[in-house]
Amino acid sequence: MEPLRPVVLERLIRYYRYLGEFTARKNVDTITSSQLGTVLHIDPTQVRKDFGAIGLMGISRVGYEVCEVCRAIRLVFGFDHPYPAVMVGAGNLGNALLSYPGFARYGLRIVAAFDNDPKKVGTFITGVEVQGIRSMKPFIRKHGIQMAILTTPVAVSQTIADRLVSAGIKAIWNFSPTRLSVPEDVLIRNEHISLGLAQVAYHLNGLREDEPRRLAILAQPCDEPCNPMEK
Amino acid sequence: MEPLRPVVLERLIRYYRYLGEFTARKNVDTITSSQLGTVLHIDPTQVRKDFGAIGLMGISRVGYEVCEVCRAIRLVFGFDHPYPAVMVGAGNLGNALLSYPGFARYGLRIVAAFDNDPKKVGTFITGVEVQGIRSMKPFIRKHGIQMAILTTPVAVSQTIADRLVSAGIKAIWNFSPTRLSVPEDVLIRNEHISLGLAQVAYHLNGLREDEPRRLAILAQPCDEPCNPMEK
DNA sequence: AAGCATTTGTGATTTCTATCACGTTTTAAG
DNA sequence: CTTAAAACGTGATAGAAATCACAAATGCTT
Ligand SMILES: NC(=O)c1ccc[n+]([C@@H]2O[C@H](COP(=O)([O-])OP(=O)(O)OC[C@H]3O[C@@H](n4cnc5c(N)ncnc54)[C@H](O)[C@@H]3O)[C@@H](O)[C@H]2O)c1
Ligand SMILES: NC(=O)c1ccc[n+]([C@@H]2O[C@H](COP(=O)([O-])OP(=O)(O)OC[C@H]3O[C@@H](n4cnc5c(N)ncnc54)[C@H](O)[C@@H]3O)[C@@H](O)[C@H]2O)c1
Repeated sequence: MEPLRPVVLERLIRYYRYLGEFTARKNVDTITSSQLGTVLHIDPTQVRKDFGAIGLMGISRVGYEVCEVCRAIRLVFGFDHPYPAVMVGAGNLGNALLSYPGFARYGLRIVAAFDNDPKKVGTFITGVEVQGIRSMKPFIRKHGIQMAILTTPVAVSQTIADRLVSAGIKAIWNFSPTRLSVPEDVLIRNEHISLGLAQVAYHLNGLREDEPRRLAILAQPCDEPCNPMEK
Repeated sequence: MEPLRPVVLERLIRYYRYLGEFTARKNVDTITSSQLGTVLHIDPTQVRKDFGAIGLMGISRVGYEVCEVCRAIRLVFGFDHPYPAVMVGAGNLGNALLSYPGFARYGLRIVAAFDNDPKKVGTFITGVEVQGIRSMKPFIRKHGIQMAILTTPVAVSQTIADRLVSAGIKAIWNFSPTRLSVPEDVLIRNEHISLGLAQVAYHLNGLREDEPRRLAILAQPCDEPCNPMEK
């Protein structure tokens, strides 16, 4: 089977998430593509195509077995084959992610955290000890960890990423708002949260049809740093 | 001007973010579409089209003025016209977001936080007082707030969303992994973090071409809850 | 048992997005 | 001054993604 496109993976997760709530509420064990489509605002044809892409067969006049769908999705993503990961940067965001139990459902198991702040080293966050950054590479090597979660300041993220790669990491879930350069065989998934904020900002008070306003502002001379950097 | 498509907004933010780092490092005040394209892995033509879409004109043989580009983007998104927002749910994630200064760059100003946990009410998080959930509606009304950030457990998010809408909120930046139902004129931007995790999981140990394994697993009877819900 | 309504699965079509190709403009060098 | 190289702007083209349209299958009703 050829790899599934990201846009398909995204919809599969939406189905999966909804079916979790669905089965919790209703007492039904099948669902039709139109039902799913209606509630998720996805074309029913699309739902069927997506299900077809992961080998699911529906039943005419009935729909799909919820349980079978969920299991197929878990299988496709490998959620039932948990993978260990390390967290780098035990700051505000790192803490929040570490203490969130919801990720276990997607197979994630955070087995260690690393930080270079002496005040943080040695503390425990929901059962995970924060270790010094020096221990990172040996730990990853020793346990054959493939995945890292990166929540360090932008300034050091690339350096850390290089070290992660040299330690053998194959996938980085990156929360720092910067683009990391890594070898081709390493997957970077950027979780650039402020991007979502920007879309909201555009909706709330972005420009629409008042050209004059823009031109007026752009005409002003550009005194200084127009674009303060995110850290 | 017709509204910009989300995919364009996303690229604009990527340009904006890179230019922030770029100007911090280099001492140049212009950049070409190919330079930007190379570093961000975007086709140069695409860069020019995007810039054209927000009314930017480049200079042949020279490129675009970095400062002008940044200001145009700030203008399009309205980053220089800050908007107040309230945070609902001052838990782990809410705390992290509240204490993150980086959002100010995108015009966001979090002016209040609300929670229903008596232990949290009255505490301060980076200068913002956590208030009881009862105060939410009057506060939003009184100050004419349009935006809310939602970091409550899934179980209560819809209820809170309803209350936010009835208080006059026009945009919700939602971090709880559920789909909210709101009137058409209210914008929901979902930041479903675990979606990114799923993509990493797929890369690391998702199915590729071993059909037999899937079929074997799917053939098993479906004893019980195949899909535990995210909270 | 027959007929009808509903739902799946998929080829055809449309719509949206990204890339190509090329004319035009501008700078720099000979 | 002329010419060449580099960059922009944009119409044409290719490629992806979503939607449509309809045959085939199935369950329900009478
Ligand atoms: N907090 C948020 O809500 C939020 C939102 C969007 C993006 N981010 C991004 O996430 C990252 C972390 O944000 P945060 O709010 O948690 O910041 P933070 O300062 O609270 O945490 C950063 C942590 O990284 C550690 N660190 C710094 N240098 C290090 C090094 N060389 N090696 C190991 N650890 C090091 C620090 O000790 C600190 O604990 C930043 O890049 C930020 O831009 C955060
Ligand atoms: N922490 C993470 O890393 C993370 C990651 C992905 C998604 N999320 C989602 O973000 C949300 C919050 O996560 P969290 O880790 O901060 O959880 P949390 O339990 O730490 O915080 C939730 C907060 O909401 C408050 N709350 C509960 N019911 C409320 C109500 N009716 N009115 C007002 N406040 C109420 C609680 O008192 C608590 O402070 C959840 O939906 C979670 O699924 C969190």
